[in-house]
Amino acid sequence: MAEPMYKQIAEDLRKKIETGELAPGGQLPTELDLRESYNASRNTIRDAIKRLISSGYVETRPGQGTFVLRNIDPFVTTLSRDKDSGLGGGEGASYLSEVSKQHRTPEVGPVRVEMQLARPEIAARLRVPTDTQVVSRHQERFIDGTPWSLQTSFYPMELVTSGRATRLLLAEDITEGTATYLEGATGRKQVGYRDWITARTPDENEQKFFGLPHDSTVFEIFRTAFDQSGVPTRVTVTVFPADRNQFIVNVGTLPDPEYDAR
Amino acid sequence: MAEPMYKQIAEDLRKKIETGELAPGGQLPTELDLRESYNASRNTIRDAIKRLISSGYVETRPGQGTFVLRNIDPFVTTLSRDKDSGLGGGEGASYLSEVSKQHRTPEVGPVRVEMQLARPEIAARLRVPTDTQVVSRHQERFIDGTPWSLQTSFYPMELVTSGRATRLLLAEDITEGTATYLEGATGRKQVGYRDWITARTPDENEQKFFGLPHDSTVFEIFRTAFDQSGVPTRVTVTVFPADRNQFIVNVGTLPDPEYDAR
DNA sequence: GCAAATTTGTTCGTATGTATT
DNA sequence: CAATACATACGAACAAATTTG
Repeated sequence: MAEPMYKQIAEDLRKKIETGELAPGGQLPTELDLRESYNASRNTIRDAIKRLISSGYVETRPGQGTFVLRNIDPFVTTLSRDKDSGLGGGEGASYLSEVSKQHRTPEVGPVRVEMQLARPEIAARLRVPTDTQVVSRHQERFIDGTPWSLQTSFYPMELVTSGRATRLLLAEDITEGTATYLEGATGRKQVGYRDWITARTPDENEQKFFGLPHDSTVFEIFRTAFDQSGVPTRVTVTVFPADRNQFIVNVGTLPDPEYDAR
Repeated sequence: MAEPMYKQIAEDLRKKIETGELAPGGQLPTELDLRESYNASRNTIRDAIKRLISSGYVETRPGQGTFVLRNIDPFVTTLSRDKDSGLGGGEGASYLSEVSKQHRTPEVGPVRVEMQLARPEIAARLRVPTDTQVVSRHQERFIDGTPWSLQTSFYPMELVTSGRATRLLLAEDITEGTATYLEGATGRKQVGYRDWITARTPDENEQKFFGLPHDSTVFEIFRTAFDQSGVPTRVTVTVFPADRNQFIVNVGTLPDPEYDAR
């Protein structure tokens, strides 16, 4: 026996899921049933199920059972457009209309405004010293009622201390978009941005908000926006669960943005 | 006790790793030692270590012990440039020079050329029927000796059956870049591309090649390149382990591409 | 609304196998 | 070959969450 028993059992169950013998949303036999089917101990069955969980096939609900995960229809965020250089996809203001275009229902939570000390990742991108005070605007975002992303934008404090962009301090949406608002209020026009895409495991807050297991994966995207002088005006950090989000980057001249096969 | 013991032990060990009390590359006490330190059974200790493994903090080596993972210096791939619309980052030909720019040593394996039946994901992007024959060019790529990515490009068969781009069939590098070669050989100029970014768990091949645990994460990026008529000339699928790869997308006008803080 | 039954979660003990030194 | 350390597997008991009667 090359492969240990728990891997064989996991593989067998995986096949039954792939072939549809165990349908999405359906329930697996209980641990005690599987224990008899496979002639193994309950712990071995549990090891097999743990494998299926971390591979993203099933979930267990205490007191209920083990269930095949439904295939989530992923949401696709476009990080770059070719036409409108300037503002891009996935951001606060454009979020609502962009999601609607994909025939899905977006919602956003209230904006939470805080003064914070910039941690190194943020400070370096905003080109301010670490632990400088910055304005933080945080928002939860949902699609069709499902938690979809967490977004936090950081702005240099001088934007508000100078008295020019004080609406950043109000805990309310800036419906025309912060890029547009900042251009009118400060004359600093957003002419470009750079996205830095990473993946990591979710922290405790993110696990709770998204309902993710501790060993799942989230995308973390740092967007640094620059004004016409090449000075960063803003850093936006957005966290997306990897199981329900995908991204598109368009470069050069392209045919119409058909959302074709996945 | 709200939290179960194995989570508390994992959390305690995690803190010791975060504070540097357990240094990167260093060895944890053996399971039997930890069993005494924490007054728990060996199974409970193992549950705690499993948590640390799936959170990416440690690895176990049978017969040796449990070790704190060294922080990998991630490689950053730029998916879009503002200047040169056309060819972009992370691709076959430009790979070697691009990696060298980051003061790291790139290597590539031999090109493996195959005729394949296009699976649906590929066929839809190339706009050919599923199971149509396509040319597949596959290559392994390394940085500083570490397996870094697996890349497979798919080309419509007509490019070679028409006798115009027969070098695609040769199992050798096309040093000037396939985009340049195809333009000369067929007159089809690459004027843009679209990247589709997803994350998933690695398959068995990928686990073996990259040395990844079965529950880790890889990025999978589908790049569809288009010619001046808006027709796809190529689909390139690249798989990157998420623990050692990050991506940048540039949009609009930007200051010099300083590779600043992470 | 409560008690019982069901199902998964945690913890222990033990034995044996496999990889490395 | 022996010692060490992790991997697999079994059995058992009790806890916690949920559903059922």
